[in-house]
This record gives sequence, C-alpha cells and structure tokens, in this order.
Amino acid sequence: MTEPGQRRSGRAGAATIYDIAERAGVNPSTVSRALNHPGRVSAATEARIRQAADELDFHANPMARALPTGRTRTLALVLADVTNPVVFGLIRGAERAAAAAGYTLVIAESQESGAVEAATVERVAPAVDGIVLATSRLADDEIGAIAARKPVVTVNRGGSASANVSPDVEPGIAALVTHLADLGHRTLAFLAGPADSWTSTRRWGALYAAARARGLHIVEIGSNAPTVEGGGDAYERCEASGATAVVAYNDLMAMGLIQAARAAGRRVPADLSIVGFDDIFGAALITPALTTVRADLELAGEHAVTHLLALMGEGDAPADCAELATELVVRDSTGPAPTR
Amino acid sequence: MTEPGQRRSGRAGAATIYDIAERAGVNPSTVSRALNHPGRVSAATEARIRQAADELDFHANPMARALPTGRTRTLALVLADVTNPVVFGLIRGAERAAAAAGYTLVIAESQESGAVEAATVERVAPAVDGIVLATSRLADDEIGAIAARKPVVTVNRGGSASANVSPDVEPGIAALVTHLADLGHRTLAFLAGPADSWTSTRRWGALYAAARARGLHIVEIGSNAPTVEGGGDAYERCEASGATAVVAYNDLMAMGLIQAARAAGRRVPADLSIVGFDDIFGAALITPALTTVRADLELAGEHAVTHLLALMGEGDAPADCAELATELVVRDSTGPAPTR
DNA sequence: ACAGATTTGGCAACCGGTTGACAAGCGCCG
DNA sequence: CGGCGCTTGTCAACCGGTTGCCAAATCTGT
Repeated sequence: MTEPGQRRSGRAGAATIYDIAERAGVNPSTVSRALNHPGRVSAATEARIRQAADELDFHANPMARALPTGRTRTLALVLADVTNPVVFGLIRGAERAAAAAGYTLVIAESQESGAVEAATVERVAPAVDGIVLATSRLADDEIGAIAARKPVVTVNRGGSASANVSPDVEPGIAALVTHLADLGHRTLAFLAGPADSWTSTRRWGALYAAARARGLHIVEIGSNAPTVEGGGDAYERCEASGATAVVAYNDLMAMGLIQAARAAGRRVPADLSIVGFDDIFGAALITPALTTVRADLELAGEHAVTHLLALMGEGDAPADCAELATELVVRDSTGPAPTR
Repeated sequence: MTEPGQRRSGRAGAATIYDIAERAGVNPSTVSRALNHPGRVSAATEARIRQAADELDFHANPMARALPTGRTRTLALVLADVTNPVVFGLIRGAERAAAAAGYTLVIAESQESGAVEAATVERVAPAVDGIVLATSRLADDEIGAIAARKPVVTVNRGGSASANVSPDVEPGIAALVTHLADLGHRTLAFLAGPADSWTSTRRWGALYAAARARGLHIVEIGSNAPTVEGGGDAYERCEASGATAVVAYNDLMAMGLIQAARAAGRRVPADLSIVGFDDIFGAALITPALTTVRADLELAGEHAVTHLLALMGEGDAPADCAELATELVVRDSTGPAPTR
C-alpha cells in the first residue's frame, strides 16, 4: 500500500499462495485446492505444492481466508468478570476444546453489566464464528437476538433462548441438604447472588425444594454482589435470620461470610455452618476449609465449546451432558447444629 | 457463494458499505472515507452517509478491513497456565487496556511448555497485531525471532530480546529481608520455581543479594513446579535446610508449603515462617494469612498492552513504569524466629 | 467574469485467499 | 479410430473494505 511495487517476493511478510504457485509452476487456485481439498489435485502436484509451501514457511492469511468463506475459526467467550475464580475452569476448558478443534478463543469481559455485555458482543460478534455466553446478564430476548445472528451457547443460563450448558445442581444440592439435616440443622438460609442471576435463582429453587421436602425451614437473604465483599456484608443479615447453616450463592461469598463471622467472634462451624458453590481455587485453603457443591466448570467450558462447534456444523455430536452432575464436597465449614 | 444471486439487500448478514452507498447515493469509496477520514468528505455528505449507516445498523467487517491494511485490531496474550491465579490480574489489566483502545484480546495457553508456546504463537501470530508473552518458557532467541515479525512485549522476562514489563522486585525484597531479619531469622531458604523461569532466577538473585548484605545465610532449594503441589512436595527439603524462614517462588508454592507444614504438625509461623510472591487471590484467605511480596499484576497487564500499542505506533507514550514497584504485605505467616 | 487553487467524489486496483465454470488431457471402450 | 467420461488445472469473479490518482465541482481573488 504505502510502499508501491516491491510487493512480491523477498518481503518480510508471510508468503502467499501466489509465491507458492510461482515456485511450483502452477496456478494460485491450484495451490488453494491442493492445500484444502485433498484429492482434488493429483498426488504429484500436491506433493510439489506442499514442498514449496514448506520451503516458504507458508501460513494462510486467516483474514484473506475469512473474507470469502465468512468463517474466521475464532470463538468468543464472554464473561461477567475475568477475575472471578469461578471462570478459570471455564476458560481453561473452553480454550482447550477450541484449540483442539483448531479454533482460537477470544475472551471478552462484560464487567457484570448487561449494557457492557451487549456492547461487547456487538463489537466482537462480526469477527467470530460463535459465542459462548457465560454468566450472562442479558435478558432472554437479547440473547435470542444474538443467537439469531450467530451460533450461541450459554453457560449456566437456562431457558429456550439458546443452547445451554449447565451443571445439574440437583444431585449436589440433594446431598447437601441431606448432609445438613443429618447434622441436625433445622433452619437454613440461602445467601442469594445478584437479582438477575439465573444461576442464583436456580440454586435457590432447588435448595428450597430439597429443604421443604425434608421439612426444613429455609429463608432467602436479599440479593448480594457475588464477591467476597458481598458475602461479608451480608453477615449481619445471616445472623438475624436465625439459621444455623448458611448456603451462599457461591464460594466467594461463602469465604467472605466465613471471614466476617470469625471477625465477629463466631466459630465456624461450631456456631454457624457455611456452605458455598463451585469449589473454586482457595476453597480448600481457607480455614475452615469450605464445604461446597462442586461443579466441574472445566468440563462445562469444554462442553460449551463442543456444543457450539456442533451448532456450527463443525462438531461431532454434542457430548453427553450427564457428566456435568454436581457433587457435594464436605470439608470443615459444616458441623453439627449448635444445641440451643 | 453457495447461494447465488440474492446477495444484496434483505440478507440476514450485515450491511456493507455498498448498501450504504446505494442508500446515500454515493460511491462506496466515499462511504469508506466519510466513516474513517473525518474531514475528507463534505459535512453534508458525511451526515447523509452516517444516517444511512445507522439506519442499516452498519458495522464494518473486520476481516475485510484487515485485508488491505494488514491490521486486525487484535492482540494476543500468551500465558503458561490460565488457571494460575497469578495471571488473573494480568488478564484483567490487559483486557481492560485493550478494550479501552478498541482492541480485542485473544488468550492463548501454552501449558507450561516451550514447544506448545512456540506452536501457539505460530498459530495466532498471523491474526493479531501484537503479542504479549507472559510467563514465557521460550529461549531468548526464539522470542527475538517472533519479535522480528510482530511487535512483542514480554512480562516478567528481562533481557534484550524484546520490550519488557516487569515489576521491580527490589523494594519488596528489601523490605522482606528487613522484616525477616528484624524477626530474628538468620538462615533463609528460597524455594525456587521452574529452572527455566526468568522470574525465579531474578527473585533468587535479588533475595540472595539482600540477604548477604545483611549477613544472613541463604540457600536455594532445587527447582520445583510453581504450583500448590510443588510447594508441598518440597516441604521435607525445606526442613532439612535448617532455615527458619522459607521464601517461596510464588504464593501457590507458599500455600502448598503451609499446608504440608501444618499437616506435619509444625506451627506456622511459630516453628517456621513462610513467605510468598504475588499476593494472589487466596493469600489473605489461607490460615495463617500469607505474608507476601505483592506486585500489581493488573497494572502490569495494562502496562504491557499500553507498551505494545506504543510499539505499534498506536500508543501514546509507554507509561511510566515506576508504579510497578513491589511491596511487602505482612500478614500472619511470618513471626519471630524460634529460639533454639 | 475568468484563471487558478482547493474541495469533493468517483474509478479502479488491490489485499489474499476460495470456488464455480470450463477446457484441456487422458484412458477406455466399442 | 472416434466418441465418452473422468481427472486435473486454469480462468475469473468474488468476499468487503481501503486508497492513489484523477476529474468535476466549488471557491478564491481580482
């Protein structure tokens, strides 16, 4: 562009199929076919072309390829908050599955805001072949609108607006309620996450049902930021609820709650049992080590991408989701209910 | 392609500058100019074009734009291990800075392997305008080779091969050694990270110098995986060293060490003081809360991207790196040396 | 009112691949 | 030996923008 002439050959930039064509003595389109459509070209020519390509260290320009095909071999993973440990597993699983399929993963953060998320998706959408919406703060119809334009898979976000991958909370919650009931707890509290969090609603629903089925009392405590601070801030309200065991929306909040409780001089679990969700990094490290309902988020990330690829026709079969069952991990933050 | 005819208008796909041109009654090139070169076109025409663009909800196709310009407005962040909490801050800072400049960030994982890292860079390089190599396992000359083709900024990886952003370990380490000396420790141990880690070498060097300057004994303990397990596995060797305070290469290892020590019945810090590096999530949560040398990785990530953009001519000035000083965070894992 | 300077917009080439249509080359069979 | 079908490679259009060059239109100054 800026530099006229001097284009072909010897430039620092990558070799093109034209360079290869010249070197192998064929037409550029033959090069394209040889490299992408096995069998379309005679074995001899193909070998000659491949050798030339190797010699020139040829790598097809992804943009040039994307233009006519409309496919970029890139996937987007949109997250509410990159620094929330919950998403680490998601990122790793998604990255792995994407890389395995020869796709590149772009990470975009929506900073826990629906508006930012919409803008982010808007920005990233034209450049990717599909989108994984994890921990979305968007309304169903907004997701539907996006899904109408690009393949979309949501994580932890049920509903009909799009394909979805979610760990099945039931088994873990059933085990949890049994565990707490066995310890003698009669009144539970659920420390809810953000009001618009589908996951929080779902966990609450399952917990409520399981608790009622066992004749336990259970209350939901306000909506809170899904962070360590959010958990700490809710401590007073947890005490006020009269519950002997608190189930936090996620591990982060449970951790904040543990710290606040201990800072207030309460013993965990002797005075108050605390449970989290997700089994994030650090859950086993905190004292007392956190009892939590684990979901294999790495697997969830992998499934989400596999599912997305399937949606794009690229995929094999959408993998079996039975593996995504949750399980209870009992550690030290739950104990017998205090005798009053 | 597959669908002949029917191209223009009404298609689900995005509007093009040709659609806008038609609607505004001008030439496509005029549309391009109006949208990208303010002032190059009369105000009246520009207004007409912008309105048409809005009505059509036009978004320029990034690939089509990238082709002639060679610029994709995408940056790559290459990490050894996405799930290492150390990188969270890096990711967030980089993502933020990139988004602020209108760039998209792609994350690629090298799984702690130089070979995988090289392949990853190879794969991703053609599609990005610049690369941030964090925690690189590559040799200097390999990095040099990459830097010759694309702008590269490394994080925590000194040397002349490329631009680099690293927290300055000196202040934090000086404070740490003073802190330990004041507590009466006379023999320290440094629990090294991977053998090929530039950061580990650097931390050891600074620590050694600071300790010797104060007349303290200090030993380096083998090379270890930079993980919780790696720290735990090294516990026996730490005890054998006779040191009363162990400085681990990073927080993860320090955490593993704390757990192993406590499991072995030792009290931390009464019997053994333990220190980490980075102040990752969880450092404050573990019992005893970890004393650590904090580096603001989020800022480092931001700087790395800013620096990279500057390298690409996009940037303003490479920001002042003085802010990247490390500092000592004293918590509960360090205490007076045991009297023998 | 007119020559000359300055805007403004159009034309067309180009970025680097992909692909439908087609023709030349070839073996096979009757 | 000619016709037939199959393989192999070429041509050229196209994806959706960007930009150098030029001509038409508009604005100056006198």
